[in-house]
Amino acid sequence: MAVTLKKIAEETGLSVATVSLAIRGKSAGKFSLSPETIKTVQEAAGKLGYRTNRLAASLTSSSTKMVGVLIAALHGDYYEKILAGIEQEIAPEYTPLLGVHNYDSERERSLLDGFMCNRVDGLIAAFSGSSENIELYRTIREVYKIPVVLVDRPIPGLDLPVIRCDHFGQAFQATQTLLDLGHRRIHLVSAVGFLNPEYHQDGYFQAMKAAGCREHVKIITSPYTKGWGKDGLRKFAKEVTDSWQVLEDRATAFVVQNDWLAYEILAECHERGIRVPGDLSVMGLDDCLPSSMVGVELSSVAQVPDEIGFEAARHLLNSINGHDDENSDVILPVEVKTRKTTARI
Amino acid sequence: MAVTLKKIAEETGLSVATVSLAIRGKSAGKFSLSPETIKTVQEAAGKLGYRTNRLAASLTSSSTKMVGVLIAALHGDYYEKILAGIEQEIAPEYTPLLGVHNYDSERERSLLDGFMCNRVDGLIAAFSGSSENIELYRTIREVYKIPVVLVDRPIPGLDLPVIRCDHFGQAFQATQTLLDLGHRRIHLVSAVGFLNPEYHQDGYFQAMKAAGCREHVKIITSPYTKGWGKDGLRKFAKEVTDSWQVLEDRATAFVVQNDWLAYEILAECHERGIRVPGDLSVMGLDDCLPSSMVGVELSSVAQVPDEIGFEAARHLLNSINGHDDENSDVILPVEVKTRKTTARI
DNA sequence: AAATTCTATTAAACTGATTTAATGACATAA
DNA sequence: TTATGTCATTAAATCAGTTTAATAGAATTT
Repeated sequence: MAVTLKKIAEETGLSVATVSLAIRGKSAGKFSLSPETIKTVQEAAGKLGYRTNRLAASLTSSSTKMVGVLIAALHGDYYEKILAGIEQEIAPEYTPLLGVHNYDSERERSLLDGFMCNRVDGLIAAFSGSSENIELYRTIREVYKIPVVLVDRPIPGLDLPVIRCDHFGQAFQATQTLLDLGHRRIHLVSAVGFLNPEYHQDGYFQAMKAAGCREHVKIITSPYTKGWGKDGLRKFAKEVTDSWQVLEDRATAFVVQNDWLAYEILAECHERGIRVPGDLSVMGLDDCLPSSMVGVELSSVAQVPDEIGFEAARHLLNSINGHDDENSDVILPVEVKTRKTTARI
Repeated sequence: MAVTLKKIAEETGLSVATVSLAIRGKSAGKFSLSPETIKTVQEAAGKLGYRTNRLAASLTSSSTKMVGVLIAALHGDYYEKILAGIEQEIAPEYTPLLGVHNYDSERERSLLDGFMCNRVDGLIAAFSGSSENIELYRTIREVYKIPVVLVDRPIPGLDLPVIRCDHFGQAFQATQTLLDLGHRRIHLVSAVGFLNPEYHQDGYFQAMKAAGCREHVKIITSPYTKGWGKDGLRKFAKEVTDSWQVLEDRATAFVVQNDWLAYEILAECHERGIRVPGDLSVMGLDDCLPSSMVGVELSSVAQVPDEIGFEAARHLLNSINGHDDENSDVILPVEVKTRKTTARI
């Protein structure tokens, strides 16, 4: 069905070996082909619409020109941008194989298995966090010798490069900004299922401690660990607002670990007539796309997911090409965006 | 480096053929293997961490279990959701190869070429619209016999199934909704680079005509065809608002072909003190994610991109498996979401 | 006991490329 | 004239599987 080297060989009366060399212009060095032969072959290839069967080529060359990209989710715009950054950087020389695990460790495993079966040249992965798969990552790296670059979070026990934004800095700067506005009772609204809660908690904690607000530190954590759909967020936002309203010495500001959750809190406040930022300042932590919109204008801490994707891809391509000098992590800077949900107390 | 059948054969003292059959459980029918052999082989495979080299397997089976996914862009949440729908449906049996053409025909060509080199089992594509590549699509379908499913828009001259939402209905219903609210001078804000302007214009036109508002039909079109970044949208929104303000018999409502452009128009109105919906009703046409948010609440016409992805994937899988009964288009219904930017005049 | 059938296994051909080593045809040098 | 060296080309091995056809041995039938 598809055109093969053999067909071109028959067509031109040359051998398969010659055709192979001629098509890839490999006449230099050890081997030489007459210009005439090269022309004949390339014309025939063009006319027949020949396209290398990369599967076959990969069998001998031990390079598939495919890269596995395993991301956590595909809603919101965070991973979308990471993905865009990766695709931009590696295509068209490399082809990304896409997998989305949605924090399901079984899915993660089978997607990684698939990548290995396809013998990808490299892997960019957002680790789901499930410890059952750590050994699999180790196998990929150490047995299959596939270069791996992680985004967002490290894998405990494995020394793999991680590309992420400065999560510590996000929380630290957000908290600091609120402190600078005169707030003292600042609470961190967090959740187990969110990304890197440790870094965020650490940044918040450090900033509060440095300001001497240690006694006001409070981390509001949700028991929900999975299925953060719109409904889950809404429910959590309700609970947060409920408990805030009944308290005597209310927090004057929230640092919310996730902009989407922050939106729900804003909506909840709106419904109950709680004025933001009059009664309560709200600061998000990841500057999702809608945050900057008229009508929303959530103060947040901007990160650059497309840069994460870009850096991860660059890092990986270097590894694939043997430039293993850069085995280190990359932590990308963040920037506070003060909009209309935060104010001086 | 990687474990091969040969290695397992050596380990177990059996032949490569036996090992191949045993691993895939192909002892039924013509061939039979003793349960003992099967057990031996599978244990050895497990212990050595064997993973089929799908490249090699694909060479003979002429099925790669890979599907090319060519999308137009990766910002906003439209294609992201399509992609999510596709991935959900086809993984993990099939692996999506991702390509983003950004309406660049050269890029589109090289990505399609790559897919063909990888001998994908099928292709889901958002056609860029550049006529230079039509022949390539024809080759893919007719020479390489690769099943193709299109999303969003058809390719002129090729009879390929298209999965899209009801673009005509979007514009028709949006216009009708405004007409029902008493509006008569309704303008369509459109742009060449946007998706399927013909359908949208048609829907708008028909609704206006049916209501006898033919003399008020006005399509405001931008000369920009590419690079619709935030800046381009902003600039266009400014122009639209400018020309609206100086007019004597202003439109009382806009149907805006793209929610992102609608947001910019809202922002522009906000700045100039034009009240929406008091002075002007604004209706979007694709219900992007932020449209429903508190503070934005743009009236729009909801579509279901994840359904598009899902349907496209289902359609493609059917084609791959030879169930070619469904060669028809799928047009998914849309739904008017009346929020706070439209009102009775 | 010979012929037949069945069972378990495998040698060998094949997929479509790449690469190594060999070959034959010339031209040049001894 | 023979030996040496280029130059262009190709046969053959290889990659890691799948599949067909063959084979050897045991079990069953006649």
